[in-house]
Amino acid sequence: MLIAEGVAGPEKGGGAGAAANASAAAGAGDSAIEHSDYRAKLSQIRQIYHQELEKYEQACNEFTTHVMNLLREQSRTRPITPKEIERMVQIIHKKFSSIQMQLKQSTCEAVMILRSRFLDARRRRRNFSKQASEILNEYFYSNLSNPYPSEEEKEALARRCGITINQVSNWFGNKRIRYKKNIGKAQEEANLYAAKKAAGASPYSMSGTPGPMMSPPPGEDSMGYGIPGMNGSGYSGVGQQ
DNA sequence: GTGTATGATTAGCG
DNA sequence: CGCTAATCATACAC
Repeated sequence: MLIAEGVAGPEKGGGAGAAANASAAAGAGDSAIEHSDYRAKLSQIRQIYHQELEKYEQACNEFTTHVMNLLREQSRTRPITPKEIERMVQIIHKKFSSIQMQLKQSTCEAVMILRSRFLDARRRRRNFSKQASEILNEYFYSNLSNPYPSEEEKEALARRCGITINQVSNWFGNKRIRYKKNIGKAQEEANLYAAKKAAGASPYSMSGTPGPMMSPPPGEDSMGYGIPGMNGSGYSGVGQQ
């Protein structure tokens, strides 16, 4: 209930955030999020939060006793009712709890920023593996006339590349745009892949193996291979759906 | 540090 | 809903 109550409100992602924070506050290992880096940072935040909290509590207690002592001393010169003392203590506690509230809030903010940073995949962009790029490019340039893989094909590509279907879609979206934007340059690539395809079928077939035997790119490029700007390319599944 | 490549997100279109 | 185009934010190369 520490952070959670502060977090529960302004979470844009839904309940997941509150849950993550709750589990973080409780110190339980959360299973939903698998980024160890994320967890490390989260626990760091939690640790700092608890440290600060403790510090404040300690300071509060110290301050309270200090004030009490002062009042006690004053009570020799003038009468001080217990009620007055209690009131003082209340005020102090109130002040400190409001400070703690602020701490809570800033911690919550930090957690949310952390979350958004890690949730926003843009910030964790990793290039696909060489093989994945090869596979995708091979498909793209083999189907230049219709570079729109069906769902089934996307799934197959995703499986082969070890990425998600969404990533495949993103990749093709980006590729199509960027190919169109710069056909001249992309033609080199097209040539290259056309040559590759012509040379050795598809040498990309392993799925999980970290192939150290990746054959190096062919030193000799194909002689003037006609650009398949519009080849009919017989290979396309053209899925049903 | 700067520039380019690239994966992901977003607005807008049909 | 999937696509395009623009844009963001990072990875990578120099």
